Amino acid sequence: MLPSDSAMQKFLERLLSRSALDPAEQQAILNLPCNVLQMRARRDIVSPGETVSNACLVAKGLVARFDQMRDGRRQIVGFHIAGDMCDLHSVVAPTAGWGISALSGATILHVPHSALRAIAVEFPAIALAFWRDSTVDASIIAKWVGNLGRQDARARVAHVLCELGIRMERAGVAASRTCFVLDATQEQLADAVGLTAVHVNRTIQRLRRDGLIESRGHTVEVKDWPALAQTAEFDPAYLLLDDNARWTTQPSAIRTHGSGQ
Amino acid sequence: MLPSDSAMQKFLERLLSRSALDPAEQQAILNLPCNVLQMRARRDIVSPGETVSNACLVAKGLVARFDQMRDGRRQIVGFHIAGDMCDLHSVVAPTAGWGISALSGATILHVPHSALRAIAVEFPAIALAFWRDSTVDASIIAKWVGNLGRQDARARVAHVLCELGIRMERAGVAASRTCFVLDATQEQLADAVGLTAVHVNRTIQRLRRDGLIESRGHTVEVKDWPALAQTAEFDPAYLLLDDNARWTTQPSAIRTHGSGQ
DNA sequence: CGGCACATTGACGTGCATCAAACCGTGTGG
DNA sequence: CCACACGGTTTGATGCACGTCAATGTGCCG
Repeated sequence: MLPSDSAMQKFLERLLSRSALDPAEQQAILNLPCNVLQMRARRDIVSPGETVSNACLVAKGLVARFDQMRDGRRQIVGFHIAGDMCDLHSVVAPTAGWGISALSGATILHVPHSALRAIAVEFPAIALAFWRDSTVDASIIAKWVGNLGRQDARARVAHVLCELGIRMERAGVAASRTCFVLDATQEQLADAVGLTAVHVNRTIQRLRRDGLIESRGHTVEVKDWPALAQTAEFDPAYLLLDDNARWTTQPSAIRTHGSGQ
Repeated sequence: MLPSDSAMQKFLERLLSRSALDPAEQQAILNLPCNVLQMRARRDIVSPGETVSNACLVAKGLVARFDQMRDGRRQIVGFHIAGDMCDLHSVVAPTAGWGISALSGATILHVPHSALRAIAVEFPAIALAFWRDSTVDASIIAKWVGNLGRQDARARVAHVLCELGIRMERAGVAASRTCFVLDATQEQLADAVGLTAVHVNRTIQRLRRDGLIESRGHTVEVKDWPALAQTAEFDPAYLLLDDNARWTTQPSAIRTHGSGQ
């Protein structure tokens, strides 16, 4: 199996974890054309403001979407791991202000917008699956707004660790949420949580001293998940990974509770 | 014309400003069923964590999506004005962690998910238009992350003012970006920019003293737009309102530049 | 062994939070 | 027509979380 096939398979699994697709639809995903791209650490994959005609599927490594200020300072807006199509939304919005950067060495698959759009038009279920997948990313970003706006340094760092633990476990990138490789420098982490590298350092040390985590090199080990989740006010609902909420194109039969109507 | 018709018309116009739809598709939007709902100021339209089966179209008033912390403190994640379907994404993600609240008195149309999903499945162009519309909201939220993480109080407040000015002008809610009604208290504004009401107050006073804005009651008048945009580092690109970027379902003929392939 | 990127530590400054009081406009009831 | 209450704005005093700057430590790689 080619590495590109395996990555597309992971992307399909990510979609299937939230949307039901029939065999033909699944095959359409797997048949997507792509170019493999090797990125060194700290290289920008997409520059801020660029108009792109491909989406980027992460096959390996840690990738971040970021916003850049006039003075060059960066704010990371989201992390992406293997199996994430990190700018799937670029299919419907190819010119945006953000950039995408490889934090670690990374393997990227470029998938043409035209191909993605073609299968979205041909298969309504795929269009909804893409929309839903984009919505998950948006939900994560929304949670980050709350994290940045209303939480202190300790909670912010804890929250990012919880999120990445869960997501890596889910994607099969890490064995468990309590032990994973976080291939980012403290400066990059600082760019994600809206702090300085110095303060992130002190915050991590405090989490270590309090027995919540340990870390050697880039490996993070969560020693006390409940406590970490507690200080982060972490509730995984926003990641939309509840298997019971998996959807077909006509979900009215599945869940009909709620307030309205 | 019923008020509900006029609101649906505004929603259609918002979609059309970014996506081309043929007459049948436009009619499908206008035929969407809905219930009118009057909300008093400070009432929650959707509670955090609720599962909904209707999307909320804002017909009048100012509405906010928010995240809530354990201690009850809130972080507003986005503002919505007339013509915005403020939780269109709920069609593909009906259970989410956030809530929606009316900041001012507001008129809301409840549109059943089932109806929205039905026309998205029937008309691929509508599915893409919905996805694109959601992406605009996501892009705004992403910009807020940068705003909260890397800008000081002055820039944050200025940025929100610029954004709302442009959006209200665009939606026909305000005559111009430099003069609009912002029906929110300073405390609500504080919840949006991640500050306290006291500090927002002092920040606004500074913007006034520096001659960037004036405000009487809830009316904001921008006296020096370039200066305000400058301090906010405001670049409207993220709002995706460039008319040249308006899209059909098969846009390959329209723009094919960019980096990839 | 030297160089380099990153982690760590310390001293000091500041932007914003916090708390508390006064002020102001508006609606309400006597 | 005044007394009052109430939500919102404004002001001041004080404290702390985090930023800034600068030095030192540490592991990795050539």
